[in-house]
Amino acid sequence: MSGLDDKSRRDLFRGSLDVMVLAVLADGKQYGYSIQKRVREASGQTIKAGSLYPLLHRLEADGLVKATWESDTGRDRKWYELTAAGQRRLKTAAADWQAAFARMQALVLPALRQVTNHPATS
Amino acid sequence: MSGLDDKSRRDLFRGSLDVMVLAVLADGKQYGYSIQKRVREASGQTIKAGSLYPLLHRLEADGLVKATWESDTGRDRKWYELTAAGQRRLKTAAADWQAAFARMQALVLPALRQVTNHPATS
DNA sequence: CTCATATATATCGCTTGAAGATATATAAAT
DNA sequence: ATTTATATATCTTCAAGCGATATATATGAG
Repeated sequence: MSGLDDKSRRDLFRGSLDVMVLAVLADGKQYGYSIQKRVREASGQTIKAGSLYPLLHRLEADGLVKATWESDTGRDRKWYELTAAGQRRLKTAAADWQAAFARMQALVLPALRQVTNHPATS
Repeated sequence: MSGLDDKSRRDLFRGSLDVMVLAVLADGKQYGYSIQKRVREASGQTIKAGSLYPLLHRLEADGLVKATWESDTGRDRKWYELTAAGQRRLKTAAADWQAAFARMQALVLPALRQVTNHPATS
């Protein structure tokens, strides 16, 4: 019944995290917690806080996002937005991400047809 | 110029390894070294021997593959083939793998369109 | 009014595991 | 004869994810 094991699922997710976070920021400012929620809703996987904030700090250090403390309600939040470099990176990274998947898919899909058409006798 | 960073690429690959190895075995017996080559050719990524053999042993321990020592040429090789359980696993794991990607893609693609249509001014 | 839960950000350190290094051995090529 | 490719396997180091933890405000229930 179990399909993909948890470890594989997490690795797959982890390898897509940068791209997904950049993608979430593509339509405007977001703060950490909201990014976490949006990624969880979209992917079904949770970025743990212990991974999210270091990741965000890394993107900031790399100049891909810019952060500012602001409060829209009474509450202070750290808002992140894409820099021009971040937008460029999103384009190239997303394209690479797609391409990497496409190559692997070209290996997996025919094999899947194979076992589907020739089921095990026992 | 750099798209997806190496770490993400490796994580992505690692999370797809089980599925790819099962996929390679879908059209018949293969031995470790040939599996390694086929995955490399298909994906452009190399499974290191230090990862491949432990992985193969794990699949064997899980009853997904069956291994036998045989020599077709003068040389002894350990041949792996899918068990019925392995074929079933390939089906569910490949489906899950696909689905996981589709979900993430649904987040990434619209964002990509977003930045492509509204390029940075600077 | 209090307690639990959700929101919100951040860091530290344990544990896990990928893969580099290494070992061993045969076939092929130069 | 020496190097390179083939072939399998293990050990151990090193990095890093994320569980645990800390801190603080907002909200909803009882």
